[in-house]
Amino acid sequence: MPQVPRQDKAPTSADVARAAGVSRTTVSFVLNDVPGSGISDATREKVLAAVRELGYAPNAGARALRAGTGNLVVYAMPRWPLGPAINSVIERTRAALADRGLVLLVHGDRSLTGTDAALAWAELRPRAVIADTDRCTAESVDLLRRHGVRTVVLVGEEDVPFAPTVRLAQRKVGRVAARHLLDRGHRRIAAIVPTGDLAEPGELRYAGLAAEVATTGLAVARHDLGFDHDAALALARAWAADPDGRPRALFAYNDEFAALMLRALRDAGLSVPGDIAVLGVDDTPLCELVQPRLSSVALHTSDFAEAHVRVLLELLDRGPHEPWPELPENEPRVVVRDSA
Amino acid sequence: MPQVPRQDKAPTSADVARAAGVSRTTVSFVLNDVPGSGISDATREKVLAAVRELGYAPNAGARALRAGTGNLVVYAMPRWPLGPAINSVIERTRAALADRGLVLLVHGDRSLTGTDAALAWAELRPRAVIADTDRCTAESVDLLRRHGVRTVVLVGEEDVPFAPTVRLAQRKVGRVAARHLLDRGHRRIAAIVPTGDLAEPGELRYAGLAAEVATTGLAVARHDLGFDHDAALALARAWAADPDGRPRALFAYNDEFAALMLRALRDAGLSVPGDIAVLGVDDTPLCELVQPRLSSVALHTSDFAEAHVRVLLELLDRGPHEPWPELPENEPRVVVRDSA
DNA sequence: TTGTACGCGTTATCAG
DNA sequence: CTGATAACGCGTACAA
Repeated sequence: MPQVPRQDKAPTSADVARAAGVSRTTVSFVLNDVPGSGISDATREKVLAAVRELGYAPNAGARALRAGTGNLVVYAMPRWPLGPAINSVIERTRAALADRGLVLLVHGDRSLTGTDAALAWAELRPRAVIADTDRCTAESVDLLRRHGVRTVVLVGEEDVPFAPTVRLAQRKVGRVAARHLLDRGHRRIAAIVPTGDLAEPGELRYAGLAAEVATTGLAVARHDLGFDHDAALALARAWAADPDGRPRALFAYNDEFAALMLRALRDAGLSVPGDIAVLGVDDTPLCELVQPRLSSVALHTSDFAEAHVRVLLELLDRGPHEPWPELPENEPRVVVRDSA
Repeated sequence: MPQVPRQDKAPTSADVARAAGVSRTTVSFVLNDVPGSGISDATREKVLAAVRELGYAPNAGARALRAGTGNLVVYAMPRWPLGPAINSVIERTRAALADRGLVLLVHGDRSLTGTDAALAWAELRPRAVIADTDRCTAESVDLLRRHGVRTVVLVGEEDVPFAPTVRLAQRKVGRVAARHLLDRGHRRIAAIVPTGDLAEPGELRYAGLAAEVATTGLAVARHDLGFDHDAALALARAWAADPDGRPRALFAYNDEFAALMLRALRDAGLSVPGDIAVLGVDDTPLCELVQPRLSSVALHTSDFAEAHVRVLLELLDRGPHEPWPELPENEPRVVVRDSA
């Protein structure tokens, strides 16, 4: 146990000054490495020792109050699960920001939208905010700007005119999938659209697929499905019972749904890819583990995380009112294995 | 576009007062719903209108500075991935805290430990901190307390004497798995211990398994493995080539590793559970998707999240120096399917 | 209801 | 290097 006196109030820079036998000014100079101030190594060491002794941590709020802005960056949790990508995006962003002395805080509230969300983030007076486009209107962004947020980066399907957007286009995923299936000669194509949490991105991926398929004059059979083996099995059995109505290729929303369908199709006596081809999305490790191995549209989330961070850092350097450069967009590609 | 004048400084409560034609005191009374102050509905409405008009968001830092404590709760990202559990734990915690007007922020820095970590969290002067035991010493906790953090909840393997701990015991997972396999008559048991990020929890799960098995006088064959198909296949082939040395039951670190081994075993010509039983951990949807369907030790993370939140809320009401009650512990159970 | 005045912890300025 | 002073935005005690 540390031998410091028990006190119920946090130590202040004044406490540090007293303990070190110097002035508060000196403490501030040492802690902020102020260049022009001739602080001897001896006093500097005394101050740092006192800091350690007291367990002093500068009050971020007071500091931000004084400086007009702090070193917080708010990362608003995307409303729909980005899948495995999210962890690596957050971690890389955090590391990059830490290099600049900025602290990344993930703001978990997914229920807030528009100005409500912006107000919640603005309370923290962050230096930058990263959020998804569909929770931010022009008004939200303006609100943030007025609260001193210098950088706003949005992530989402659409490029919006009022803030830089890193595009993670879901429709494009559907289009790429469609192109792949069409190029392989498939003409009877079906799609799984998940219900529940994933409904929104499911809608987008489906829309992209359907749009691309439509350019050839064909249509897509749409099947809304929860993540449920029985429902999947019912669908597979219906296909097994009706060879003429059965699709020859299936775009599952992601690898998990694809694996679910793989299982159901096999249980219904259909073979993959013989009777029906199956295509997943995300290129997760799961692809290699199922039988047959699953072809999948890779989002290249690693590249995406990289781009994300690069953009953020570049934007941090620009002023809040300068125009922003062209931003990168995801480039989904199909990783071909056995199933499609 | 909002018609408010463009200004580069955030609106303050004084601005709101001016816009509403009232005093700053009144604004504060309205915004904080101060009971004793007789504010007419008319003025209240005027104030709220001005708030909306200006897009006013109270400065959390200043507020906390004045009040001595804010409404932030820091959730320090666990150092090892908790798997799918983490999202639900965070979301439930956030919702429960939001009901009390507290804001949950996930502090993503996994690299900090001990007092360094505590200092980083303390800068925000949060009301409560949730962190993992292995990053917190008695000194860290003391540090937080001295910085006005009223509640510290730890999550981890061990119960520690200096703070309430919600136990998510990994060794216990291994023990339960061992008991299951032993009860089924297995005597030649092997275990996969993952390398990389998951090495630490892997070590713990293995330790629990080995300890339980040791009580019967038997030993466990340990195999360190990355998540890599080739390595898994090599292991499976070695077992296929040596029937006498082959284990009859395999404890894989989690469902993903179990699925990986399932795949490798099949590729090596071994049957599951005929030649070798396989047991995963986490009871993920994956279990139903692989062939044969995977038996798995369920952590009951949903119950765990519930308990986690309940504990946190109860502790928030207690004073920082009161003793804490007995805390719940995870109760892993085996969900038996086809593989073991 | 209003205005005034203070202090929370920090940094900055400026004359010793 | 010190010491005094001011300001950031907010909440509140107090007297009107």
